[in-house]
Amino acid sequence: MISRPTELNLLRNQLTEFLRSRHLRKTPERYAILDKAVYLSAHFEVDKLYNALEEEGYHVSRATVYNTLELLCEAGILNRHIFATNQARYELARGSHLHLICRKCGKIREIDDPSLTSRLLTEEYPGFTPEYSSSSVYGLCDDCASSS
Amino acid sequence: MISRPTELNLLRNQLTEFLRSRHLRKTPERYAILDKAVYLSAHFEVDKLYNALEEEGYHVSRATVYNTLELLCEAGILNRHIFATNQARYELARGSHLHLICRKCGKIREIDDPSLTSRLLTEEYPGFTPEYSSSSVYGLCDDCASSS
DNA sequence: TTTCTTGCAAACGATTTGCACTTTG
DNA sequence: CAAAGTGCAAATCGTTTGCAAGAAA
Repeated sequence: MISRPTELNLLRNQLTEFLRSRHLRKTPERYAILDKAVYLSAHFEVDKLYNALEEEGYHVSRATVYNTLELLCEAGILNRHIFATNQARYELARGSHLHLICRKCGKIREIDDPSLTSRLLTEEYPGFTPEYSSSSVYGLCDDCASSS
Repeated sequence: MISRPTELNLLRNQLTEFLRSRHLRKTPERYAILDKAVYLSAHFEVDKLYNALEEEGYHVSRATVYNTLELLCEAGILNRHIFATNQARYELARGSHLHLICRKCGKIREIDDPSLTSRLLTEEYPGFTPEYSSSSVYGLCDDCASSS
C-alpha cells in the first residue's frame, strides 16, 4: 500500500519528467491541477476540479484546466472517459475500474477488477497499441428500477 | 445466420410490441428511423443517420431523430455509447463488441467478443440490474503511432 | 528576450427544449 | 376530438479557440 503523500510525489515527478522530456514549462498551475486531481482521485468531471480549486481560492481559467488535463493524459497520469452524459471524466491512470452505469439517472459506481483490465490489455491487437482500457455495464440501479 | 430482411422484420415487430405496450403511436418516422438504423448497423452517429435519411429524400427533424433513437434504446433495440468524442453512437443491442479507440484520431475499430460480454453480464452486481455492456481499449492506431 | 502559458470571452457543436402545427388512435 | 408526435428555431452546456498579456527558460 502506497501512502498518499508518497504517491502524489511520484506523480509530481512523473509530470516533471514528462515536461522536461518535451521541453514544456513547469508552471504552478500544472502542479496545482495535478494535486487536485490526485486529491479527488477516483472519477471526477472537469467542473468538479475547477470548483474545488476555486473553493480553496486558487483561480485558474477553465481553458487552463482543460489544457492541463489533456496534458496529464498525454503524460500517462490520467485517463479520460466519457460515459452516459456528454461530459468527460478523468481518473488516475493506474485505476482498473469496471463502471456500473445507470442509464436512467446516470449514476456511476466503480468496481475494481484488475483481471479484466489485464485481460483486455495483454491481448494482441494487430495494428493497434493498447494503453489503457475501460469497461462499462449499463443497466438500472435499484432506485431507478423501483421507480419505473 | 439470419438474413437481413427477416432480422429487420423481427426488430419492427419488437418496436410495434413496445409501442403497443406503452400506448405510444406507430408513426412512419419511427419505422423509417428503425429501418435506417438497421441498415447502417454497426456503429453510427446521429448525424450519419439523419443525413442518410435526407439523402434518400426522407425528411425528419433532428429533434425527432434524437427522440426516436432514445425510444429505440428504451425498447431495447439499440444501445447508446459515447466514446472519445462528445458524440453519441448507437449500435444494435445484440452486438457484443470490444472497441479499439485511437486516442489521437478517434478512429474506432470493432472486435467481436461474445465471451467478454457474457462475462460482464452474468456477474452479480448487488443493487444493480445489468442490461448491456461495452468495453473499450484506448491506445494508438498504427497511423498515429508512426506520425508521433 | 523569445516562446510557451494563461485568462478571458467569443465561438462551436452536439443535444435539448418550447411551442405551434399535425397526426394517430 | 384529445393526446401524442413532429418540425423548427432558439436555448443549453460542455468544450475549444483566438488573441492579448504574463511568466518560464
